[in-house]
Amino acid sequence: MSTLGEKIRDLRKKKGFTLDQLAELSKSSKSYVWELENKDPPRPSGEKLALIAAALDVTADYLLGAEAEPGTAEDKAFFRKYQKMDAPQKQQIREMLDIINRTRK
Amino acid sequence: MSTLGEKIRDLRKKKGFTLDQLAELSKSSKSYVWELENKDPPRPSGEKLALIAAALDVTADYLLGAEAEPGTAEDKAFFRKYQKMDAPQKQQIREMLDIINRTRK
DNA sequence: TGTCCACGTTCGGAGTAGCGATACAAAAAA
DNA sequence: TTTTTTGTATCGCTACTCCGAACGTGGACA
Repeated sequence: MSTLGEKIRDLRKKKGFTLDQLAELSKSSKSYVWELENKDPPRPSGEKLALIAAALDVTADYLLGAEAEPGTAEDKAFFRKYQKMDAPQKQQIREMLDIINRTRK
Repeated sequence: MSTLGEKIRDLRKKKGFTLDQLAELSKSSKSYVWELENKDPPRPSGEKLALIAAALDVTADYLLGAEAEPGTAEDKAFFRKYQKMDAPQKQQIREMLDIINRTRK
């Protein structure tokens, strides 16, 4: 079980973000993002946590350790993004999924 | 779209908790729980948020407004289909969604 | 070798999260 | 009625969030 700081760093590296980039995406300062990754224990506000989770495409619940698998968090984050799309784009995605399933079947 | 305070109060009432009870369940003080429900705007830490979400049987993401209310049947059906796919196909779909969002932006 | 420079690290400080104490009004229970 | 439980509201305090602005440091070019 990894800490919040480790989760943030791992996800940031995986996405190839620098501290500055993640700071900008999450409307934080570079120094603060660094503190979250390195200081013990990091205790960000719910707001910051939500922004960082969104920037890293995971749920706040995953960062908080309230969620089991990274795969599950990834799926939920995907679904969240999907839900925010407009209806026509949603349908596009749905059709693409059907196509993939058809060729795979 | 309701505020964090309204969500907490509604969920608390629905479960029949008093302020003191929710405070105890979420390891907070009664005065602070009241502030979360009534002060504008409440800015709880991620920790507190997770504890309160757990006490109220919801996700922190829901309280943060990052998780939508029970969506349409169409969306849920789509998500169920998606979850049944294998990892590589899931990633394909995720990448396609990113592409659509990127070109729309 | 040198000097950029992108990136990570560190620090001081303003503002605030969160608590315990306290007080009082409504409501409910007795 | 009186008593007890809930909700509302404020105060002072400590510890921490979060920022800006420095400072260090390795690597990429000549």
